[in-house]
Amino acid sequence: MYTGRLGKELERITHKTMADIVEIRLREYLKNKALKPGDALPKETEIAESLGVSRNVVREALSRLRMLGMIESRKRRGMIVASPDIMGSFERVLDPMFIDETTLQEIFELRLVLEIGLADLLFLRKTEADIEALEKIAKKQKPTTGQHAFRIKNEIDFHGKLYQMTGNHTLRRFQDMLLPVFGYLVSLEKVPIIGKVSHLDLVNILKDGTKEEFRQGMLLHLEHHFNKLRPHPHLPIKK
Amino acid sequence: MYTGRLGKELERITHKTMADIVEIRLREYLKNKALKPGDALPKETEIAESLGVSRNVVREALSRLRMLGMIESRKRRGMIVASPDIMGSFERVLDPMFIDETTLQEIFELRLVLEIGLADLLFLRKTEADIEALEKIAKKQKPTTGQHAFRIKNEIDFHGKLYQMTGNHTLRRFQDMLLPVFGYLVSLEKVPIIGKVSHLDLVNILKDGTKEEFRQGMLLHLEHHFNKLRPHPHLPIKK
DNA sequence: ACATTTGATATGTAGAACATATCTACATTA
DNA sequence: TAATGTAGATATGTTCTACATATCAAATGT
Repeated sequence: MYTGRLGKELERITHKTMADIVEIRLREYLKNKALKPGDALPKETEIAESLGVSRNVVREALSRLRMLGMIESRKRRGMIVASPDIMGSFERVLDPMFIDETTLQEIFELRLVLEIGLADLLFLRKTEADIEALEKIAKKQKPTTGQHAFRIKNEIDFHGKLYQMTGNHTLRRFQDMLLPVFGYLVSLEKVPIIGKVSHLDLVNILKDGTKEEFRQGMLLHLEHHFNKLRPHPHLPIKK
Repeated sequence: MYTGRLGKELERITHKTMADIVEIRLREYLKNKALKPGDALPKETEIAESLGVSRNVVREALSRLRMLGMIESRKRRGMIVASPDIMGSFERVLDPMFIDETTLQEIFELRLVLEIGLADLLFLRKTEADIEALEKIAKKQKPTTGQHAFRIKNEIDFHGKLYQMTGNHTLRRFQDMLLPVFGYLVSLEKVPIIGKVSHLDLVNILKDGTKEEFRQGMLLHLEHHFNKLRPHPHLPIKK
């Protein structure tokens, strides 16, 4: 049966380069030996010799791992295992915005999901000081302010503060990373849409409301975004 | 004021290597020229010459970008910009489990946040067929089954199916990536803890309940995990 | 005991050479 | 004429050698 798309049945034959293979082998090595941060690695020349490739190829592979922060190397001292910065590696590919449209949309949805799920952590870790700071940000925004750039910035400040208030640094950075995507999609809106629940409303709920109320409030705040979600978003794309 | 952590204030002095610099320059190049997937890049020798470094260094930098899927290169044809696989690059660093304890905990929280926020997408995109499949998975699990490994697998299957049902492929892969972390932390539990709301209960809510009910149900299902969250989790760690 | 010098060593960088795949163009054949 | 086969040209893939540079360790000098 011919489905009309050759792409899947006869997938592109990708020639694995030596550097690719060495990279994989090195990962296996780290894993199998259960090396922990601080442990030493063999010398470049030794690796090259035992794998039977040139030192150059080994260096290409090492360069990759080094970029991700999985290893560090100093002259004379050799190389050691390091603990990679999870989010750092993510930022590396999200920064340039050549992500395809479908993925952009999916990331946007991911952010909405996070925003709603935030409530529990928020109520667990909120402090007086944080709420006060949040209120300050919320009050800066006047509904009549027409300046688009300012609106965007304020929006980012407010929601960013929320993430920060969760006390989860990884989460905070994750959001930070997703911002450009969010900003990009929002910038497509010609007319700024204001939700039924304002930032100040959310602050008040945070003050003396419940988790459930907050979630409901956030849902209404983001209502116009949710309304735009399509039931079956990712059907085959026609060119 | 001394905050107790030296790490941030006096950051490690890192000697930027040539490959690092070239990598940065190449990223800038891609960004400034606003190159899109499919566009051609200069030849390795040209890059090397215009940057005034050896081809070797250029190749190390290119090797990194190639790993992330930002560029592709074929013999004779040269190099072209590609669209990187967002999640793919993430998996690369999450695979080996040398993530520090704090980050692990934060990722775990991130997963809980997602799990709660999932409801909206789920109710938007659920289908009869999916619910049926989900029910099948839920029924496989008998409360009396003591085999730990099976319990874990079933747990993964169920929650994985939920993510898949959102129709958001990126989200699905993200969860897939987080699984090892989740599995690791759950494996630390000596006695399997069963929530007040079972998988089957969740399926039933999905059938004829509301989003809010589902969220509440999921919250109860994961209750023991939420209960373990600490109010101020990320204070300076004592060694 | 302390400062200085002097190798030894592992990574960082450079340059040249060759291997390999593939595009282009041309020639061959049915 | 169209499909197939052959022959260069070219950009990436790989190897090798040599040297630069930082840094550890031991020897030396005061």
